Amino acid sequence: MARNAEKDQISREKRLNQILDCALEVIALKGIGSVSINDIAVASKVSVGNIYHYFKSKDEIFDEILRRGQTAYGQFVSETEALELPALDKLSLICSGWLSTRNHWAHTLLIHSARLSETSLPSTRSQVTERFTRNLVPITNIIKQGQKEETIIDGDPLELAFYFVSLIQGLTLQRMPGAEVPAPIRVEGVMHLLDKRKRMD
Amino acid sequence: MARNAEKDQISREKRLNQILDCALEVIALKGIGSVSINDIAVASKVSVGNIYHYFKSKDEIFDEILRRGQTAYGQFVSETEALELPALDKLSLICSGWLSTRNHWAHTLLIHSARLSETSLPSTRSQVTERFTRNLVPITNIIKQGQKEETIIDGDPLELAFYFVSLIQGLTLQRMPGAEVPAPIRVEGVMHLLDKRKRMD
Amino acid sequence: MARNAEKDQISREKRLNQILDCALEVIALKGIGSVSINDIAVASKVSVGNIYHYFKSKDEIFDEILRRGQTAYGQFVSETEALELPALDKLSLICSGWLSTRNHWAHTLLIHSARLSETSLPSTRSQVTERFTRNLVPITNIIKQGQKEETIIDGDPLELAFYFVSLIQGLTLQRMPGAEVPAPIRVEGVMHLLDKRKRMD
Amino acid sequence: MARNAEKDQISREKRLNQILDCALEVIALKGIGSVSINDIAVASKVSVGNIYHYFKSKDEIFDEILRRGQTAYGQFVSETEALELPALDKLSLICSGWLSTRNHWAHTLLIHSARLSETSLPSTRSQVTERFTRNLVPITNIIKQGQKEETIIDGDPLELAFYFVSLIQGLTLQRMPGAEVPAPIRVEGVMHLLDKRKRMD
DNA sequence: AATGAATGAGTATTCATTCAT
DNA sequence: GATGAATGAATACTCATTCAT
Repeated sequence: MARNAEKDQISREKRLNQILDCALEVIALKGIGSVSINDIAVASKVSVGNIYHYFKSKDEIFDEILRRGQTAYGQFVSETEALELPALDKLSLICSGWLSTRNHWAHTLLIHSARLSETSLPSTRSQVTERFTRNLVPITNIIKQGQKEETIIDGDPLELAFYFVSLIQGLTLQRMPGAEVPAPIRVEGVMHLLDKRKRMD
Repeated sequence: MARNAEKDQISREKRLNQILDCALEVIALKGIGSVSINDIAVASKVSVGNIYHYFKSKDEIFDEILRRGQTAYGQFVSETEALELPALDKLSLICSGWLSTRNHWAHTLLIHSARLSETSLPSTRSQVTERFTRNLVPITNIIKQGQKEETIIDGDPLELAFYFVSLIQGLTLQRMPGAEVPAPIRVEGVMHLLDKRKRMD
Repeated sequence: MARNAEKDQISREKRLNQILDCALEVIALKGIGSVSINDIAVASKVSVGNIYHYFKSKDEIFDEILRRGQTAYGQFVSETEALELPALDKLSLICSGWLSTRNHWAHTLLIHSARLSETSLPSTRSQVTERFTRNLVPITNIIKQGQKEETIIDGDPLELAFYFVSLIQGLTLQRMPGAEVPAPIRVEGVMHLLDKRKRMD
Repeated sequence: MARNAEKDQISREKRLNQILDCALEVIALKGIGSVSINDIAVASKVSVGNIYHYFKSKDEIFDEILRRGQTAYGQFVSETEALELPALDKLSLICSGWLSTRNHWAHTLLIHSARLSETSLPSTRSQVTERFTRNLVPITNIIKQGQKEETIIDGDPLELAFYFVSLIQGLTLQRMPGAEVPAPIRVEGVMHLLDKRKRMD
């Protein structure tokens, strides 16, 4: 063994991140449908062949980006739920966090593409949907809290959570570069839709 | 001259519709990314070569589907605006019309794909966005009406219209076949978010 | 219909033969392992893309060559069995027919490759073996006839037929270009092995 | 100097054998066409890079396997020739030795592949054929002996030897896994073809 | 010597578009 | 207009070989 196993592991991890980060960047730039392995190779400065050292296929790259994205988002949402804050503030944090983060629409696209494409394995699709559903739970809980605090409008909390997330995703898709719809997207505006108190003015 | 120009024109129009309708059908079935000209040819029972008598390119087909879809939707929204009804009822009509119509998510996908893909001409993209923006106007007007009637929550009407449409589109994307998120989508639920009176219960 | 369906069918058949014949030629020249679709395209003067108009995959081409080869051989063997001749003469005909026909070793290679390669579908493999086995029957019958005529040595006729064919195939493989083993291959020599009368000299 | 050159040499020899043995194993398992350097590396537990310390190229590995196989077979045949036995018994030994040894069909395949493939150097091909021809000599001698003993049928001894080996190789190829032709392969059956006495029954 | 990451040329296959009939 | 054969560029993936450590 002339090599250092630990160092190898670290450099492997680095390369993985390098490829995934650059791939996401390229997807964000060119759209998922027209990203080729070559694009990813060029962007990440890793040779085409070497990419296949780290990933079995292009789809595996997409899957992994998705998995990481959804997992990170899930963690963020869970942590936010656990904060000692009014429900509306928690949702505001989530909303602004999502809308302000660059590349979130690339993730959103990936989610929808993965669910859609005939080619992606059924296992991929069901995993994406499962993670999506799981990530709905903390938001549902926050909405329950808000309803107790009488700051969030009535209704099935799961349904409201679903609408909340769908709205944010819908807005995210509108933010695609080159699609400048001349209408504002503001966190307070979105929160307003759920805010019970505002209605009594 | 056994042929007459008018008849030719009619038959041409029929063929166009035949191709476009079937193309949309196939997109709805297979997803936009994996629809080939051959798929469209088979589905519409028009030979591959003949399709190019009616359309310059595959992209032109997509553009035309989009144009027709957005135009039809714009007309529907305008007509709904003109009805003698409370604002909330108008929005309900629009919402249920959209959510109940099969293939609307194929349209939604097309809109987002068109805006996105590098390959699609800038002209296509700007036209799509322009039509989208124009179709926002009647909804904005309905919301203004609702605010006067004190049935719709306060806020910039254009912004609210934008949220309304984005939410509906976001929900539409969730309805993709094979993406069964276990949460309900109900017209009244959506309307609830805009309903001012509900807040005072 | 501006086209002539019958003519289309004929030209299709021509192209199929053209591709298959040239493919066999190239296999005979370069060996099955190193024949690319491009080689076949160049040899048959059909564009790469167009080859896929006629065949689903490279393997399908190989399968079809094999099928035709084995079928033709089977017919030849059956017809030979039906002749009004002494058994030894029939076997001589078969032996010389096989050994004198150019490209037979390419077929032999294909048979063995098909049986072997991991990639070829199990169905392919079993079909090849099944046709091989079926083609053994007429030879077995001829050997039975010869044993009745007391011109062919004793023993299980099927086993002898199997040896006869294996020997011919083995010799065929030795005839590969560039493998000039300095030993003769003669029909009478092969027949000698089965000839009962010769032993009593 | 803790290391000693002799020990190194032994270890080098061991590694060589390790690689060659495992490579043959893999060829026998996967077929020659689909064996990659990586397969060999995994099977022999030697890293890809390290294999290139021992062999200049993949082809050199194949060449060496062949050389060793043919040399070992040549030795076996020579030793058998030298035994004090009737000719028929000697041939029986050779026949059963070949047919009973696992992996012999992998060798046979290698022989034919080497002779065949355009890629293999002409030098390789001529060496293979030369060794093949040389190995024919002892068998030719045994046949001469048998003809003197009046137990083997008449005919050019070299020609008969060639047929004998070709038959055995042909039968070997039929024994490929997954090619179960429902016909027996028996040493006595094969010997029967050469046995002069049997004919007089 | 030993490792496995890196490279890049090569391969089968797809598909929008054109063309001859 | 209508057909489907023909084209060739593009793409994902493989693999023998080299290189840095």
